[in-house]
Amino acid sequence: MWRRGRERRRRRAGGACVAKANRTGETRGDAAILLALRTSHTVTDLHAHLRSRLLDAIAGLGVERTAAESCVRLEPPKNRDHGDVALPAFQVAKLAGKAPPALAAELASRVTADDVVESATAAGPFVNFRFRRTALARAVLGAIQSGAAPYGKAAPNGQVVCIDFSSPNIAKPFHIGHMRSTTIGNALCRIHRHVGATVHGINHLGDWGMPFAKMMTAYMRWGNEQELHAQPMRYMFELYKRYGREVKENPGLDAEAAKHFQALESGADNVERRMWQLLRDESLKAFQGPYTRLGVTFDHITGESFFEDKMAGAMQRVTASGVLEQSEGASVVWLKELGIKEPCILQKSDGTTLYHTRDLAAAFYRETTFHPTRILYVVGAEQKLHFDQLKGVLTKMKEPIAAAVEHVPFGLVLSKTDDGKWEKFASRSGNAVFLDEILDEAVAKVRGVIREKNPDLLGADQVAEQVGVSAIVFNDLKNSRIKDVKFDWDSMLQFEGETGPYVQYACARLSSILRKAEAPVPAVAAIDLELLADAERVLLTMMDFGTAVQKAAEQSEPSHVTGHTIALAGEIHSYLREHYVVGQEPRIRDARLVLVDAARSLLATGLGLLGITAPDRM
RNA sequence: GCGCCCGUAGCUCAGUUGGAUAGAGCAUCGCUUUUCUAAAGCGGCGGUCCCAGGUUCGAAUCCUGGCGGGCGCGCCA
Repeated sequence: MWRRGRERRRRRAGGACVAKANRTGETRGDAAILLALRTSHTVTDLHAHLRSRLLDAIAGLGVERTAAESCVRLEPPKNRDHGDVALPAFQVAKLAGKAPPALAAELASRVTADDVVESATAAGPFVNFRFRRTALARAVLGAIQSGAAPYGKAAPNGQVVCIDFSSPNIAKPFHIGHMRSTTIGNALCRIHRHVGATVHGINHLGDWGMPFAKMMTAYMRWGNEQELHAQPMRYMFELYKRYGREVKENPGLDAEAAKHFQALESGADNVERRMWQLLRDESLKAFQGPYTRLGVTFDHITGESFFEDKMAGAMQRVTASGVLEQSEGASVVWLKELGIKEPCILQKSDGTTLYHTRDLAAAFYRETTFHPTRILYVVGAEQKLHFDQLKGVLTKMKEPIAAAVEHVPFGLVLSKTDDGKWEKFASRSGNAVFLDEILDEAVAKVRGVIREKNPDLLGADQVAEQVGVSAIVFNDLKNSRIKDVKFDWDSMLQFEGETGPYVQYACARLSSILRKAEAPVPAVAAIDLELLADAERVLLTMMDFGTAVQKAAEQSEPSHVTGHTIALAGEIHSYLREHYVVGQEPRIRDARLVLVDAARSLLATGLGLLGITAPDRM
């Protein structure tokens, strides 16, 4: 990482490759849905109910029910005016041996209105359905108000998910480049917990290996403890940069570092060991700052050093499996039969271990300790080969845990050059932008906006912190993670449109209404649901929440959740424009209070899944 | 050279395992504040979905071949 002036830090970076739905997650089985439906008195899952009705109708046409199951895919119509959900009838028509439009018409007539379904209309080869507005409101608002899944946390789903994220290199500044793994991993932890998984959030700290040895070497040559304690992060960054400069003049430094690493790996209680402890402690303390601000917590902080004494066992296991070979003095595993040309090196010719070895040991450890169904590695896309190799070695060893290993790649953070092109961030002249500085800048800007728009706000500094940090985090989670993040101060500090502050603002407005209503939020059962017929767009958007979260969990893609919060905030903003709450006659006010409260609650839940808090005022 | 990824409006991006007229935000041009926060809402403008073939009743989506950009490729992580 120090060579060629390029910064390569452990487990971060990115590239541009996609892991597009390359894994299948757990989806609720139809049987489970139908069971839930039968055992409850009020219909809370409108889609499941409709699906069941449709399958009955199709069976009535003489089509094999099991065959029909996979063909009944309800989807939102392109144009909302068509209906709430639609069934493209092409596949069912093929099964029934009829022309799609004819079949659509037949299905539309067979799915008669009931408590839930208001109408079924054929439109060419599509059947458009409309739910009764009261059923829609009752199902959605009732579930949100009672905290039922998917709006609230789901019952245990049997999955155990290890999420390896953040994993910064000790002895280096926590800068913008470390943010992506941290925010994405944090969101995935929260999302998986929400859908019922047992989650182990793991910080696989880079506290071992050559990069660390280089820092140690720099510190032993030029460091002093006072300065280290005074400003650990910055001071270590200075040492890091100095090593980078001096190694160009004196290439022998690398050999010195290698020697120190061997001494450290020997396990003896020596000066290297004490140095390691000191630098590790200081770094961890320093990392806590950004972690606290970002709302990040870990269940386990087991860095590479944690696996130091598990390396020999891992190597034995590989050897015993018979896949290990010698090549140019090193111990490697060839993976050509798995389509990977590059061998995976597990032990260098000097006997020391590598990144792969430690990840292998970690996989074994996690297997026996946690029994995970999935192990997610939230690491930049540029390390795809590494994880392909890791999974490859486990596969070749016929280890069942191989199936659980999933790389969750993400794109680079890019900065704009003077001539307007985008390039890899912070690679020039060792100039890193510290994450804290970015957060501070955003918070300061927010503070200014508050001064201007809401000068009397109490606790403005705390709110500014919440809103400023959300702008940065939200921006990071807004798009598909594989996309590069264009780091641009102007757009980063923009709080209008699809941003964190926009969603928070919707929450604040809703909270404000609840405060000023001078009436408590009634129970769903106590209001006249007919009065919410004008809120159908809001309600239909709310109903999409479960799908969004489920997809986010399955595809390791927090942006599905981010997108839903934007959509819901937009709908509620529009609704509020024309529908007042305060000052309305009690029956209308009460009905709208339930809606407003549910919207606020669901927005806060969505933001919470992203690690973002929602202030009541801003 | 080989492998992987990306390419949709001026910019940044959505587009659900192939489905109806390809959607948002920013920018730009208008409009909206005598009631709950204008960090908002409503409307206008803006498209060769990189190109060419193929599969299909139907392709931005799947396949093949190009073009452009990014990332990676034995003892770093």
